[in-house]
Amino acid sequence: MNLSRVDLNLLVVLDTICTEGGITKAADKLHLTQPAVSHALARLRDAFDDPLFERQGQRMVPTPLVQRLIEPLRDSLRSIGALLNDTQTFEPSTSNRRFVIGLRDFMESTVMPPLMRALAREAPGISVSSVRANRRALESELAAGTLDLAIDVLLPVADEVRVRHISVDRLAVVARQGHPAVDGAIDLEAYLAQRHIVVSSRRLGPGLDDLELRRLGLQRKIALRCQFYFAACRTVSETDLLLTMP
DNA sequence: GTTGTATGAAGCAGAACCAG
DNA sequence: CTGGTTCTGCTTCATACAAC
Repeated sequence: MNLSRVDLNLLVVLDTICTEGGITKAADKLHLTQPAVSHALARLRDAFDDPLFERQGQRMVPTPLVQRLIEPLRDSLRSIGALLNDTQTFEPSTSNRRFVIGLRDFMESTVMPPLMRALAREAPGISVSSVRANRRALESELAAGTLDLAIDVLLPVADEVRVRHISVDRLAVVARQGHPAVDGAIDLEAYLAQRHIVVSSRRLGPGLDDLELRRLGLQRKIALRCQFYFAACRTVSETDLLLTMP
């Protein structure tokens, strides 16, 4: 195949069809019309002399050739993207960019004050939007560019996501003043005997502390699942429930 | 019937090429 | 440099076909 005869944009189309699993969804993603992507696929088929995708029900299933090529192709596209990004210099002092940062509510009050102080000093034109991060969508949001940055506990993520360890946080057990089971300190047995509040944006599933307890073969009783630490702390102050929080 | 893909026709815009 | 031609890729619109 003569590279000079191939429109490299078609490779982006190939990658998008493979990712989205269909022509119409790929067209939406690429801001093109369905026939435009279908025509692009026809050109790709001609260039590769292979059907590339075959229809199975509502999905376009990649042929063995695409399955073999797709990862090296994605690596190449990432390399080209990184190369192009390297040519665009970022100057914080003059930039007017808006950064979207995904983080949990309790981190907002910890992260934002020093961040905004630093920005006022070194990058006065930059603005920040802090949004609630959905852990399940974190990778896809970072990939799509709807999030520039996410701050969260260390999660297993794909190689495409750049991870930097920024700090270690300790967990604290919070109880109301005069709680009958807590006298300054609490041991594991007493901790497990109490009922707890878990703070999570998800409707179901264990919290990180529950996962850690499970790893030790232990389990605690959850009396309340709520969305925000502020509400959890208010509830703790008026009940005998315990809250484990950063 | 609905949804999704494939294809063709007609037309538009931009780039490349070439002759004058 | 300019204007005409050609090519490429896009669009919309229409339609056929396949799968569910």
